[in-house]
Amino acid sequence: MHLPPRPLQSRFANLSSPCDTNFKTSLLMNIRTFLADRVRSAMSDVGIPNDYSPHLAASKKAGFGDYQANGAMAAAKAMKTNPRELAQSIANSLDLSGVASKVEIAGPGFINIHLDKQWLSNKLATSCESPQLDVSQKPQQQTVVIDYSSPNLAKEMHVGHLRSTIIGDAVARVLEFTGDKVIRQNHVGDWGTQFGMLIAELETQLTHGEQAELALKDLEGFYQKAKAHFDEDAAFANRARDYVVKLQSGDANVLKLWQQFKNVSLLHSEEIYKKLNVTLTAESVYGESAYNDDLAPVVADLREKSLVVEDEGAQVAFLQELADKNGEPSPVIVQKKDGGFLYATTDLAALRYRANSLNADRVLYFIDARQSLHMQQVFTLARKAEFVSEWMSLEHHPFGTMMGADGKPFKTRSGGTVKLADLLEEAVERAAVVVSQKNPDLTAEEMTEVARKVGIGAVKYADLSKTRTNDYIFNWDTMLSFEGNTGPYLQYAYTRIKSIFRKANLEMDSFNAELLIKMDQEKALALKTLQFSEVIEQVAEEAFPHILCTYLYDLASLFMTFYEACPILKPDVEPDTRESRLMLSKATALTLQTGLDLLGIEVMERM
RNA sequence: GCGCCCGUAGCUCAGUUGGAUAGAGCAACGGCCUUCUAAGCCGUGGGUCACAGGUUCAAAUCCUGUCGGGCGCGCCA
Repeated sequence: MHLPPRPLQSRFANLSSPCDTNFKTSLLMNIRTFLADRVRSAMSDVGIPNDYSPHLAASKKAGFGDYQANGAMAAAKAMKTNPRELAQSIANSLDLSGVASKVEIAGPGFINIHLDKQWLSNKLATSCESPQLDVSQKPQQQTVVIDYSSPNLAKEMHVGHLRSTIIGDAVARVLEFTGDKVIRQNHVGDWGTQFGMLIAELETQLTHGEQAELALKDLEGFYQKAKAHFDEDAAFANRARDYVVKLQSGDANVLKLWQQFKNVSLLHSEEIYKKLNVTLTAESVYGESAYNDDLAPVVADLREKSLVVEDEGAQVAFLQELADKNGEPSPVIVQKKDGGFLYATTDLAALRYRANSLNADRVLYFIDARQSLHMQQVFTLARKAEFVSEWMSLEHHPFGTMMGADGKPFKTRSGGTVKLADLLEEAVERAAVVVSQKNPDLTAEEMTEVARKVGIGAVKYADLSKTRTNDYIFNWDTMLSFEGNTGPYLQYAYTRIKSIFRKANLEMDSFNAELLIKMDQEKALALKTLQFSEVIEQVAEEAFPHILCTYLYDLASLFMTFYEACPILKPDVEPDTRESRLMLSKATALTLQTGLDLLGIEVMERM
């Protein structure tokens, strides 16, 4: 991932036209942005108003060049001129000397741009010099709060937490990579009535000489026991209810037990995060209980602003903004008639904290799609109450449910909830079986590491590679099949490149050579590699990691194609060509590694 | 009843926010290993983009309706 500094003779020195400013700036920004810039300026030369977009896109088919500008047609319609002629005049004033080898008009007015191979070589060389590849840092850093994972501490983490945890984590990594200040907020469920029951159970077991860590070793079992006691033992139930009250009033003993419970439960989560290679830590934890003191003030504030009224004894906000067709406003209860608060209240308090104390420019929520209405209500109310500034971006990034092969929510064979710990363990075991079949030569030590990285990577990649808004079907065989768009395929592509360097007795990280792109397969691979930054920008903006997955899969596929068509270490390959192809392989490996790292997936030297 | 999401190849999924002949991977079939890892590559077949209208140079994508599926909708989170 990190590229060590090396003595570098500037590549600009070799250029035929080193003074060309067009050329120099073109090396510093991503291709799409640069071309869009140029086309925009050409459009402006021809008298097209600036609010018309050049509509620049990577071309789908080889025959249509590398990029295409589609903006001429929309502009021509507005200007009532012939689109093909307009496209032609834009192309005429388009200055892409040294960048494009050909610009042509096609169809009703597409401007197809063919990039120059030499320019691509130079651009890729520049890109490889930075550990960021050619992903530019944002002009102004934003503070982004990301709310994800957020398990309930009363129970063990289960599959329901998987999607939020890994999708949120990937986006956190991507935003950090682009230069944003990312604040991870693990909004854990550490409050509520069930804690009275759990504390009562914990106390019972402690008085019987049990250690807290031991008693809570099986968190799920512990919960079941507490629940059973609560249902069957009236005295226990009363004690549990009493503890809820004591907890809320800040009773020192009960608080201590509560804290003990929390600590052990958090250790469970942290263990999962570590196994999952997720960047959440103890510092990310900021649970529901953190907002307890602000709940009453939130409600008081809303009342003062006349945003809530009393209705059937509860404090309710009626949001006209979310009214249905009949004009019925959407109700949000922020305080129950018994005085208790609800999760809407907590979310409002959290939003206020994130705006005022964390100074967030953006707040991203990775929460189940079923909570869309709730999120909308909270956002609307927070804005009306001016808990957040007008320009602060509040974004709910929903995701669908994880389904079993039968299309129903993913459960164990007996119909129970699947524990995340069990799922991950099974993933590693299954990976070990497949890997040992494919490569029996690995040492036991290597085998353990590879199985772990492949198994975990497969689970994460399978999830990350699907559009998150849809439900997704969990399938062991597909994700571990090692074929097609899977994590293992990408990891394999990486190890394949490492293997080339091993064979050549070269250190990849310090390897450096001139790029000479000649073959179509080389060009396609170089171009794809350079599009990394465009993809990262899009993921940072839209929070869809599957876009990065699709890109990495395309990249790996193009590498495989290149690898078949362009021999590297074979004896009859010219030294210049060999070096160049090694360099191209290196660029691919760095991009794969960086991209996978942004997804939270590890690579290995061999597999 | 109201609201949100979804419907693309036999299966699992993409489709750059309105662009060119709708793409991958599985599965099926046919090729490629004494040659850098065959966990791979190359090729073939497979489609009324749920349906019907509308908007325009251009619609899987936008608007309306219909059918079908999922999920939500004041005192859980």
